Amino acid sequence: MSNTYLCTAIPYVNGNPHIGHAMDYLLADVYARYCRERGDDVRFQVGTDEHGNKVFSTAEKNHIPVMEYATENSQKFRDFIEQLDISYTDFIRTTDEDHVRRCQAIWERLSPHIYSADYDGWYCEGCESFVTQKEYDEHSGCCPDHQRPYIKLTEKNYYLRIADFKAELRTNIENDTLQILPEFRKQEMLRLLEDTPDISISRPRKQLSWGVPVPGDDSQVMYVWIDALSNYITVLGYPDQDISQWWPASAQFVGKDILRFHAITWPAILLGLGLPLPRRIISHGHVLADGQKMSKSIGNVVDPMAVLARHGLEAFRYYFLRHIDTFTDSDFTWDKFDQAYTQELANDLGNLVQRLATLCHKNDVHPVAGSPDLSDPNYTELMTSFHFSKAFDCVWSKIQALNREIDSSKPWELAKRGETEQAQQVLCDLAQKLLDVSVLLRPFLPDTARKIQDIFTADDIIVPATPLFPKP
RNA sequence: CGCGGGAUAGAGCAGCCUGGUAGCUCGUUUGGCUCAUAACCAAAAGGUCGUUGGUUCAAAUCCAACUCCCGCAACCA
Repeated sequence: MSNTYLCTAIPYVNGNPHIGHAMDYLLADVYARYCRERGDDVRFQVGTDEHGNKVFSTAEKNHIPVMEYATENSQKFRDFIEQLDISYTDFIRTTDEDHVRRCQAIWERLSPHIYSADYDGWYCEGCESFVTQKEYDEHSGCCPDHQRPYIKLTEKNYYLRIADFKAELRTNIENDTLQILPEFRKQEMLRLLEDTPDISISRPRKQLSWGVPVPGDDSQVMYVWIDALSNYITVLGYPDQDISQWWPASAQFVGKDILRFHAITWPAILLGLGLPLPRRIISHGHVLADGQKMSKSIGNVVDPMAVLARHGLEAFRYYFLRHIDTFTDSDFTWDKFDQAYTQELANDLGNLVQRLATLCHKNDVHPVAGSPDLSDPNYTELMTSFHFSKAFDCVWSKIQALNREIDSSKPWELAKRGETEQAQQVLCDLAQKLLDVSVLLRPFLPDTARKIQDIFTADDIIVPATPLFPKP
């Protein structure tokens, strides 16, 4: 029995749960369930990132105490995770007292690699934020929102000296001590690493009040990096407790948009702390809406709640785990979703369960639940290399093969000819195979797998009154 | 010259690294079956593999140039 620790990115709570968040959770959940199936002890972290100006100002705008607002929104994510039946074990909030205290301890441990410097740039007093030189040029030196010129402002920031870790980090990524999946992202990160400057990790308190105070400097508050990224270890108790039983994480699951922070900033922090790097980071693609990037301005954002409501959780998990490729961008459309439900879940699997249950029932078959055969090398290879959508394909081809096998063995003909024992033997065999498949299905569709087990391991096989995936 | 991905049947994709009869899913057409959610099974039709040139006995596959899409860079996961 081995320990497996899995991490997901913690979403910023100034917004509602998005379909992209669901991808983090689903991928981690599949792997968590697979590892448990295999006998591992699994710890599985999720959580919310709650500090920062956006949360603060939204709360103010709505006249809600900021902590109350953060709690309310954090709860939305927690509910979302529950709705997806994610088998997490730890939920962390960056506003947790323990996290804040541990974060400060981490900062202190990193102090040999931290220095302060002045940051100067163009600043809009209306927005209360800096703009890039490019934005400055585009707007001809004048803020379009506030109609006032940008001013040159200098402020003190603390910086993390990334340069201290570049060489070691490059080696670790190159030799897969820190494995970045998929491979093409690894190459991307190696190139990016070369150009990464030192990172600003604090803001003056007057700029950013809602955050973790920098220890030893009341005028400064931590910017997102150390605060948010360190959650992966503070949730385990670092540095108060020995985390070596769980750390390094077996896998961290992130969207491609935040891979750079997890592949460069986060490992730099770990190296600074003298901690091992996560074994691997899995970067998944984005879900596109009909081939286009989802965007609030285009107005094509697909609400995960609406998807859940359409055909239920199992269909949700099915689509996003099988038809959204684990590593690259893939498309979601309502048509494709409906089609997947009808033709694959209902016709392939639902109907298979229904017809086989009926045949078993009519022929008085009592399958013996033997030990399932999990030794499919293809499936194992795909699961352990994190090609979940392909592993799911592999499971599905077994389901389709069972439908073919029923057709070719024609148990109903055997029954008609009075060859009862023959029919029972064939059906018993088929039912056993379906039970085997259902075990492989568990990480993906836990509820469906359980239903199949319940039906075919019962003393008397009863045909379900409503099929597994009823058609509208 | 910023970095990267892609262009293959009506749609969505695999094959390309390690050249040698072009494959999968859906859709379409036809047939079979009747255990099942009008579900299931089988077969057929359908492609000059983005363009042009090169290497080779042989190129979707290797090389060069070009055209067109898309992502990242730029706090919408």
